[in-house]
Amino acid sequence: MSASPGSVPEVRWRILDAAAEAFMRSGFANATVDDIARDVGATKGLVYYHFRSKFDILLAVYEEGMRRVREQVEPHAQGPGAGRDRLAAMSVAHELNLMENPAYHHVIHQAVRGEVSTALKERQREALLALNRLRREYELMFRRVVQEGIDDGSLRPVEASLAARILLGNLNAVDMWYRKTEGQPADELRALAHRIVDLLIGGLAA
Amino acid sequence: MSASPGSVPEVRWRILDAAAEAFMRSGFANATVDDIARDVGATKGLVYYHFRSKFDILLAVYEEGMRRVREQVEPHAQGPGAGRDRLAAMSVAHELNLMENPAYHHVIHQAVRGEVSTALKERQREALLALNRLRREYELMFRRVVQEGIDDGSLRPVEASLAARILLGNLNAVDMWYRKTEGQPADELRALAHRIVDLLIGGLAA
DNA sequence: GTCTATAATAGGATAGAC
DNA sequence: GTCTATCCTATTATAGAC
Repeated sequence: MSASPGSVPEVRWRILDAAAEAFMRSGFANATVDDIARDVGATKGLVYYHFRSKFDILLAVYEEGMRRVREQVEPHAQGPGAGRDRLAAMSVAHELNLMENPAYHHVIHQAVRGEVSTALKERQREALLALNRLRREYELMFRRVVQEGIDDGSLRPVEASLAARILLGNLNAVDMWYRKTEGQPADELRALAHRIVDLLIGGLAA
Repeated sequence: MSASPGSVPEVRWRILDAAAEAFMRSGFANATVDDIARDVGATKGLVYYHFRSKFDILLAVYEEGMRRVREQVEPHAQGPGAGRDRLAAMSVAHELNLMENPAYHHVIHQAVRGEVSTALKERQREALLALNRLRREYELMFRRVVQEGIDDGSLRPVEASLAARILLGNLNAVDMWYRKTEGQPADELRALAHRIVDLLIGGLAA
C-alpha cells in the first residue's frame, strides 16, 4: 500500500506498533532499536530513516496513544446526562481503549512515571513536557465530571481531585494484568469493561 | 553503628535505600550503579563489595519490600471479623506501608511488570521467579478475604478474583502520584489511607 | 572495607552503498 | 527507502592498591 501525498507512510505505523510492544515487553530503556527493527522485519537503518532517535519514537507512541484515547473518551464528557452517568461512560470508553491499545497505554504510563528519562535534547524535553501537560488536562477532565456529579447529587460528596485520581489510577491499573487474547469478541470486552467500572463507581460494599 | 556478628551491616541498608530511590526516580535500567554509590556517599567499589551485581540489588530491594508489607498486612487477614472489615484493615495497612516505603513498592511494581529483564544468570532468574511467586501469594490472600466477605454477606456478590485484582491495582496506583512529604504527621497519613480505602470499598455512587 | 583504575561490551547513532 | 558497516559513548563489572 503506497502512501498518498502528505499522508503518513504505512511503515511508520508498523514501527510505532512494534516499538510500543517492545517498550511494554522490556521497558523503554531495555528495549533496543534492533528489537524494534526485527519485529518490523527490517534493520535499524530503516527505523533511523523514519525517526531521529529512539526517544522520538517514544514521543510518537505517546502522542498517538493520547490521540486515540481522547477521541473515544472526550465526547462522553459533555452532554445533558447526570455526572455519574457521564463519568461511567467515559470510564468504559477509557477502559475499552486501554484494552484495545494496551501497549500504547503502557508506554504512556512509563512516560508519566518518568521512567524514560535519558539525556534529552531541549527539543525533546519540550515535547515530553507538552505531552505530559496534555495528559494532565485529560485527567482534569475526569475530575471536572466527578465534581459535576457531586454537584448534581449523583455521586457521593467526596474530594473530587482524590476521587478522580483514584478512579483513573484504577482504570489504568488494568494494564498490569490485562492481556489481549486473540479473537476475543467485542461484546466480551465491553462486558468486562462494564464490570470493572461498576466495581469502581458502585464499590464493593454490600 | 558497628554490625553485631551475623547481622546485616548498616551500609547495606543505605545502599538498598539509595538503590530503591534511584530505581524509582529513573527506572531500573536507567539508574546507574554510580548514581547509587553517589547517593550513598561512596563509589562503585563499595557497592560491588556488598552486592554481586546491579540486578542482585534489585532482588534485595524486592525481597525487603515484600517482607515489610507482609509483616504489616498479613495479621489482618485472619481473625473473627467480617470479611469486609478485614479487607478494609488489610487495605489500609497496605496503603500505609506503600506511603511509607514508596520506593520499595515502586521497584516491586517494575519487577512485576517485567521492566527489569536483562540477560539473567540462572541463579538470578530463579530468585526473581521465587519473589514473583511470593507476590502472587500475597495477592491471592486479598482474593481469599474478598471471597470470605462475599460468603458472609458483607461484600457484594462480585467475581472475587476480578474484584481483588482491581482493589489491589487501585491501592498500588497510588504510587503514581503520592510522594512522601517531609514531616507529614502519622495521623494525616492514616486519614488519607482511610479515605482511599473507603472510596475503593464503598464506591463513588451516591 | 573502600577507593582508583581499567577492562569489556552493549547499544544508540551515523555514513554511505545500493 | 532500505541495508551494511562502523563509530563512539555510557556503563557494568573486575583487579588491585591502600
